[in-house]
Amino acid sequence: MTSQESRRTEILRASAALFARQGVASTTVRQIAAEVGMLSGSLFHHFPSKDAIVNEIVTDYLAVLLRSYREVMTRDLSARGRLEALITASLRIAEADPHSTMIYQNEMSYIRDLPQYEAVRDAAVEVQGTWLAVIGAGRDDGTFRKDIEPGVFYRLIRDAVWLAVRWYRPDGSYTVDRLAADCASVFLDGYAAFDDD
Amino acid sequence: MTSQESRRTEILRASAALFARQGVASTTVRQIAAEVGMLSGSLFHHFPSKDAIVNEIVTDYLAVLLRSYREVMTRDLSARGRLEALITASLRIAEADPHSTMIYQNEMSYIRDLPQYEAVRDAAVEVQGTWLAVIGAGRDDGTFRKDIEPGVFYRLIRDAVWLAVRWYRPDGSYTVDRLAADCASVFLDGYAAFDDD
DNA sequence: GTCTATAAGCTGATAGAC
DNA sequence: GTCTATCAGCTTATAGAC
Repeated sequence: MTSQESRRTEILRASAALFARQGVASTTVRQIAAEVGMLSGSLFHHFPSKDAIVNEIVTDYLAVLLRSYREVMTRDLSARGRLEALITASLRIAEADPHSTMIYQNEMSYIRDLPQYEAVRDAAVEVQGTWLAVIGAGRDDGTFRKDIEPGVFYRLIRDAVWLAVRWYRPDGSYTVDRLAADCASVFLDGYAAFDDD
Repeated sequence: MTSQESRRTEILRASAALFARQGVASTTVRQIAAEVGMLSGSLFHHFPSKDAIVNEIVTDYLAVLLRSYREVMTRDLSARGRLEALITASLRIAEADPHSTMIYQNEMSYIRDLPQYEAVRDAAVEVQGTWLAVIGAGRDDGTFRKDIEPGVFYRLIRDAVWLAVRWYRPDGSYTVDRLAADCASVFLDGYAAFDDD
């Protein structure tokens, strides 16, 4: 079992890297097989289809993401603290698994046509619900503005945060936690100079 | 000439819609041909290759975008006014041509491999340069914060603005200009409630 | 668990009739 | 300018030897 599991994991890892770099549709099973040192036919001993590989990458990814969001929601935090925690959690996951993050962000049209899309959709609904619950709570207690639709704010911050996976590269002098802090500060306080500057 | 031009335009429009919806790699020349009511072989009377269609869509799109950005830069505006104008111009273009916008935002890995990528890259450099010049000017004159890297702020606002094309749908009660105003307000003033609320 | 060999179908693109 | 017919190559996936 152990060697089979590790071979499966190797395939998932290599596939995710290729899918992220050149897109799922443009990646062939021959490329994946070559990357792990086998021929394409042998891949089908480990996975029933190419789509099954995509599905497992996305499903595993969303499970990790949801576990992290749920943990944030158990903490005793203010609305602002929660929003900052969601940003930090998201960016840490993007840093830890950039390939899966890119696949999930860039290949929704491919994912939507997978046979097991239902489970993905359920997870996506919970992810979105988490953000909206935090934004709604802050709006209700006066922390956040009421003149901007929560749905609009959610989409702005979601896209800015998740697409950081396209450009952010871990760097000793600019850590992911620093990026998260900057991100939270821009979205909550704004980029305009403070009055006391 | 006129009928040939309009046929070319039909093909470009149908291709852009398909490319935006299902991705370039997953769209076949047979689908494009069927959409405009011809057989796939006939397409090659109008374009030498599928990639030539992609290239023309992206090149035309960037030409329109650059013309709009250049016009903004001729206006007499403050740094904040310029940034707002860039956001408005971008969102209006995304509204007017959502398919090309989505292709440019989602298919960079495909575009990067096109033979005529040089021209695209040159335009992309000018686009980024415009945003960074406006941000830099506002930073120098004290309008914008100095404790956050301009490059970080640029990427956050770029991704939030351009990915609106994925979710924004024109609506009488929420116009693109209103979205632009909300976007500018969130990024410059922040989503935290104002003190005088 | 991997390889060989191959099926069955789709892909972008071409040549020539009309 | 479009259609017919087709090519050569590539795709995912399968069956059976080792």
